Amino acid sequence: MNQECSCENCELKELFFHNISSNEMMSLCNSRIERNYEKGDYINEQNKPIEDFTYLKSGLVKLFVTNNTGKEQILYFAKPFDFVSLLSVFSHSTYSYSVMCIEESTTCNIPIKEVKRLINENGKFAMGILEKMSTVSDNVIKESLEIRRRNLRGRVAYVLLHFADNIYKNPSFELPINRKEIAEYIGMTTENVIRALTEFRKDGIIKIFGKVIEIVQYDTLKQISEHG
Amino acid sequence: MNQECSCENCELKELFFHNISSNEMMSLCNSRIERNYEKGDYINEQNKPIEDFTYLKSGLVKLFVTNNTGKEQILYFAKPFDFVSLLSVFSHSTYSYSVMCIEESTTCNIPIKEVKRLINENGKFAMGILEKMSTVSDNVIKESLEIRRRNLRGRVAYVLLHFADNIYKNPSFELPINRKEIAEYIGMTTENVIRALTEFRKDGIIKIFGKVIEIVQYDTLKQISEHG
DNA sequence: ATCAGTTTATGATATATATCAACTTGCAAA
DNA sequence: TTTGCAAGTTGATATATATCATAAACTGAT
Repeated sequence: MNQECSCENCELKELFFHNISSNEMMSLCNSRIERNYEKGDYINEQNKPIEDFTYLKSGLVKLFVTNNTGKEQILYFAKPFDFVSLLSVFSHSTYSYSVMCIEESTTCNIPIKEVKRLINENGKFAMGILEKMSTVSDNVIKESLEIRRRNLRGRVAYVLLHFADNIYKNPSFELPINRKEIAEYIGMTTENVIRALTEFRKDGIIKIFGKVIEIVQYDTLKQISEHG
Repeated sequence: MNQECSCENCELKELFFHNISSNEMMSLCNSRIERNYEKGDYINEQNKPIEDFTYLKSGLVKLFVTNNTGKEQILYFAKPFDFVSLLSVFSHSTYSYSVMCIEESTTCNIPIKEVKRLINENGKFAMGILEKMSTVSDNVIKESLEIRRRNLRGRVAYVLLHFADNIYKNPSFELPINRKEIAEYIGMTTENVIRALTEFRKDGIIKIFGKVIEIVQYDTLKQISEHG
């Protein structure tokens, strides 16, 4: 009965499930489901019941809320190794935020009950989850403060650098979102986001080919991000 | 050897330490320290090492960051039963945020090592901490989104209602912070916060006696908070 | 290839907010 | 009491951002 769990080779295993026994691993493995999503698909939807503990294996997603005026506010972009359905999972029975793919993505889903059971039984596992959750929420909060203290130009610069440095690790990249979504993320209007981008382009700081952005003068953009 | 732990009668015990044995309780009790703070005292300081797990027994505190331009941004007001040194405790070795008393306060401090040890040993305890942490970070994030989508008047109205409804549970209350701090919380200038308050006063929506605020037309203020 | 709808872009103008300056009030220390 | 400093207030003005209108560019479906 020396069964192999397909999770054994999962690169995320180390990250999430260190400190669990092979029995526990087996149990999780049996109840997990992998799901594929296209750009634009909802992974989680605000106010819907939380059923799974979801993590991102590949792709890119946005977390956002739809407020009662119908407008969307983006609070975070998550890439693999970030938790996805982590915020509010342990305090609410429904999702506080929607999660939508902005690139083709794959998730691994485990019934939240299973995860909770394991936490209750295994403190070391719980500690790993605590650390991850602390990291994610800290990042979300810190990012919102960083954005809040900047003006339009600084915010747009910040977003571009965020994608270049943290998401794609490359000064040129294809934006996975449109101008409106940038606006929803930084709390400005679409028109003004476009104007800032155009300004940067005219100043030779960036090049724009539709959704493809190339950061030409990295240091100048950094400067703008830091000091407006 | 039927020792009594003074924590036995602590009203916070139920909240934080359900599901731990009396032995574990005893151990925590022996390592805990209670501290008193005056208004203006730092409980935790940004970038200083995290040594204790701190919770607020009484009083009121503000969480804030000092950014590299020297300006302060307030991210949350915490009252008893909220965790205080919860954010970033499990992901960083130093505080990401400062915590300062805005009213005379008492904290109970437990060495963070002790808490971590207990989490590792006791999954049920860990689950309680996870739930609390999820609640707090969810609140911080949700609040920042709520503030972000409002204009000046809406933000000021929101803050007043926040103190009346959530903190003091009374339509008239003494503001524990000055106008500048309101501004740091809602991301506007002090002058404009004052102007909004004056406007509300002139419209008969609130009364102002220095730091004492009395909400006269609650529904109107609510309206302003919702729709600018 | 054409059409319709969305996204991107630009300009003119209105509105909201910040900045600067001056002044008042409150408060605590000498 | 006086003094000095921080907090609160108000007005004038500058600046930043939103709104509205229009149009070009792009995209997907027929």
